[in-house]
Amino acid sequence: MIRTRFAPSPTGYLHIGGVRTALFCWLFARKNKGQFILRIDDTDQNRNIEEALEPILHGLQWLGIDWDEGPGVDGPHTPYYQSQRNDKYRAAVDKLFRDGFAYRDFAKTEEIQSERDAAMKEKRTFTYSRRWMAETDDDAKRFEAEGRQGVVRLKMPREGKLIINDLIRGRVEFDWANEQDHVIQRADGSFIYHLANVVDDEDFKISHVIRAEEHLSNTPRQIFMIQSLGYRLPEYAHLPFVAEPGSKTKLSKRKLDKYLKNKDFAKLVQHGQSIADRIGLETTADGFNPVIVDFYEKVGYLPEAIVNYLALLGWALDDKAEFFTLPELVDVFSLDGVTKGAASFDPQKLFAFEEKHMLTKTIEEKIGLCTPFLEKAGLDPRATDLGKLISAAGDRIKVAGDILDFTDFFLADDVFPYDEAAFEKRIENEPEAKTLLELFRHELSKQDDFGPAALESLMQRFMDERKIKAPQIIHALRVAVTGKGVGLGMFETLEILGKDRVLRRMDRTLAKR
RNA sequence: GGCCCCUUCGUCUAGCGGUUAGGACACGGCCCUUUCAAGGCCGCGGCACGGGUUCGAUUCCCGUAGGGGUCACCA
Repeated sequence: MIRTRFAPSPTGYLHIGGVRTALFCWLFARKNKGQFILRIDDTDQNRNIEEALEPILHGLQWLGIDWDEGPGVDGPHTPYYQSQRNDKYRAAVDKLFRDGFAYRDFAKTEEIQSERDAAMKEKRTFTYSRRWMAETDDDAKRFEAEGRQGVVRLKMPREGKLIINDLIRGRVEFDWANEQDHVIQRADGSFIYHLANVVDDEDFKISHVIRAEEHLSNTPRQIFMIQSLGYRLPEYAHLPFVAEPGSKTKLSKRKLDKYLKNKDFAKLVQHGQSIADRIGLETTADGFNPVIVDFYEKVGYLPEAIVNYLALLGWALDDKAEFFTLPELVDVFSLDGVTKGAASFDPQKLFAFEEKHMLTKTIEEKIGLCTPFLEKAGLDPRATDLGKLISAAGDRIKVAGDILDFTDFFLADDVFPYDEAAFEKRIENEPEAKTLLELFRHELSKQDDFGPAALESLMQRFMDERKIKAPQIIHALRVAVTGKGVGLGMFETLEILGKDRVLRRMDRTLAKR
């Protein structure tokens, strides 16, 4: 049975790179009819775990990544919180200690650090001298009498090689002598992640450890523990990490300021910001950052677009296929397709996937997606025919929040601001514009059928009679009824507004100046 | 600095000894067109470098360079 796991820390946010890792773990499990487990790595945190966990669980759910065991669903290996598994870790440390694979150490942090500094200065690998290692209880007492505090360290081998056959990286070789006597239990008795990780993976019967590349150099010490404890070795697959836009440095949520200097990234944020502003969303909080998944949900991205984009960041099926839904990915996913190099986060490509996925949505689906945004913006979705509006907006709605670009139609009093540049260009500086508008207004006032087709033939007749071309009247008309130079299709716009409002708006425009 | 990893268009990638080095996003142009989108067509643009191995290297090996990760009583 293939079992993979994703092990987030309750930090309060779901990092886009973390999601990618979770997605690959999940896809691998689902593809192979295995199980996906969610474990909470909270060995170091102790406050507000539930609160800090909520956005993470929610984000995964939003994306369609479900788990067979873990918070909310529980399972046969409960608890799934590391903070509740101390008895297991204690037993493991005892065993390591008993079998001579760990020792009590009484070095002070500064002492270790100065040995480390010396090694670096001499350009050689740091190896702890074990000067404060307590080999006997007497040693321990003596150190304690000096006021020292003890930790438990791994007694790593000092010779030989370790060979890891990584599913993605292939054969990776480490010299044991370069590995360090890492702490596994702190002076206060609490346990370090690596120990907990190894114990839990064994306990949860994890068959494949799929994680980001930064853990590759942690692997030897973990394998040492696995071997020392007599556990069976899982398969390893170290994924390349998600990098900053235009760089190979690991993407970090703390470097928002830096990423904002990237034009495309800034555009992504600004677009989101404009939507956030209109729905009164607080954007100073940690979550409003494209590095964090919340961002996309808040402004109305489709989860399937995020998933599709992320799946292709460091994985490919072949030289053609790019568009995938989650079930399709489950069908074709394989670790063989994972690339080795870090993949830069590209806001433009993400947005392209969003567009493509939005294109597949029906009007009904889009109504469902857009309605919450209207409500959050304080607009009444029933104030107009939303289906017609969305249909007219067509593919201009890239994310659900974009519906707010077209909500001028909801303004009841027909008093809208004019885009002055458009007004000048299309009306003021067009000698015939006002006359034509006047004449066309007259035609419209006699028109009862305000359907797009009827309006179009009316317009056609109007143009034929006066021997004018569409641009001569349509641009002016658009500015006259919307105040803007760009917008939806003209006839759809007229239909949605309805006769009364169209005439009123034209009157207002004709009276301007 | 030690150890480890990585390196094909600007970006994501296909390639697994012989290809006009393919696709996608972006970019540029053209077409369509009532604006804006969308769509269609065309174009621009790449194997980091140096040695081998081989009849033949983007592909295999070794160096070099560059990039990155990691060296916590964080996870």
